[in-house]
Amino acid sequence: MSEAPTKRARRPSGGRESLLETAVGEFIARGYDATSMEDLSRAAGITKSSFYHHFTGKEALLRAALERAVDGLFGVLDLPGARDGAPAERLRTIVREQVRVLTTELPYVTLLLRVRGNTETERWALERRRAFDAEITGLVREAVEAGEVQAGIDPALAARLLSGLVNSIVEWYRPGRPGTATLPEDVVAATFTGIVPAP
Amino acid sequence: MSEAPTKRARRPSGGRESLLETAVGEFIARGYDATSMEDLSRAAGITKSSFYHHFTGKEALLRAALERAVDGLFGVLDLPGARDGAPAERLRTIVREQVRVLTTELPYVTLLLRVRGNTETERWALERRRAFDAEITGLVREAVEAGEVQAGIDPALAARLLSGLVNSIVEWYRPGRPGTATLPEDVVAATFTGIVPAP
DNA sequence: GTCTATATGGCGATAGAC
DNA sequence: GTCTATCGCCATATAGAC
Repeated sequence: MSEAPTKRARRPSGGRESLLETAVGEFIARGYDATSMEDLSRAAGITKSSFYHHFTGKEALLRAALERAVDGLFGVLDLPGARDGAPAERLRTIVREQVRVLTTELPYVTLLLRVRGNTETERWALERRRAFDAEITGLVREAVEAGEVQAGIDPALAARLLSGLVNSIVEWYRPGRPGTATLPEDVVAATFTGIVPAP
Repeated sequence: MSEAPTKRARRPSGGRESLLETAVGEFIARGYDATSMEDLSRAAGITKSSFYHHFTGKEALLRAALERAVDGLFGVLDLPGARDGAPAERLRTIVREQVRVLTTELPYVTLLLRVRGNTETERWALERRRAFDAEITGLVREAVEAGEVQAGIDPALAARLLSGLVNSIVEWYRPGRPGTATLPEDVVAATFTGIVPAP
């Protein structure tokens, strides 16, 4: 190499990806609005100004994080097992894979599920969530109409309760926790046969 | 009356209770941290200063709201049907009545479920929530040990999924919605026989 | 019980040196 | 790519008149 070495940076932050990861962790711990750029900088070990060198602002960080979560969720709907086959079976696949995405992309999905709609970015995220939920509702309805599941309760209500149950996992799941491997199938079981089924 | 009429207030705010109700609505719409005292004042139709005459500050408002939610939830555990009888039957009662409290005290419980733990008040609320959840977990465990429900999944996991399903109702329920009357029993059914049970 | 006016501090964001 | 220094704004909260 004929180039002279560039001046050594004082505290390398590890690039955009690493900063995003740190920021998302702070957003989750304190809430997006309650987290200041000062908080983020301190957690990343650099100054506010340096942080602004990597992201144009606080909302850009949120946007990047939410896009990752949305991509993960919609990726589930594109899986073969989610597109082909009987409605009830597709539903099984989606629930199982949604749990998997939720645990592997935990911080990003957690952030997505807490968005309130204060900014354009947040409203975009809410719209994407609604679109995802609408897919689930449609699928539950199909399963009921095909007679594959009992029509005891309204399909729209069933879809809401299902999403609520699955999404609530972000409130307590932590990586490496015992039972992680069986969690997706346990959630499928709870969905189709009950959380505390009679013997 | 011999007293002279007091000077007419320019814009009567309707007292503490009414202001609290307004504030909680704003907190839910925008999030607690994103809501300013200016926002609250505007929504109530008075100035910031006037608001401070009724509540010592923003956190006092939060405290009052969270206390109401916590009182409602723990009131469920004190009901006769929640204290006496077989574990599975007590669980049924609690789920049904928790749904009822959740819908009647909707804004207050919604706020409780969104608390992050940034202030002393919020940490107190989180501690109360944990105590409530511990009661549910214990009850599920009793029901499993008594053989009243299937021991397919871990009781602790079942309790978490159950709480998640029930609590998620605040995300979509609105007063007067069709199906309100049957909601508590529908949730009980979903809990014990599945959200989308096989025929 | 309401108001106007203001104190005080932290916020997101930028300028410019190294 | 990092830093120090600072801008302009809006936040919570208070003082004191009516």
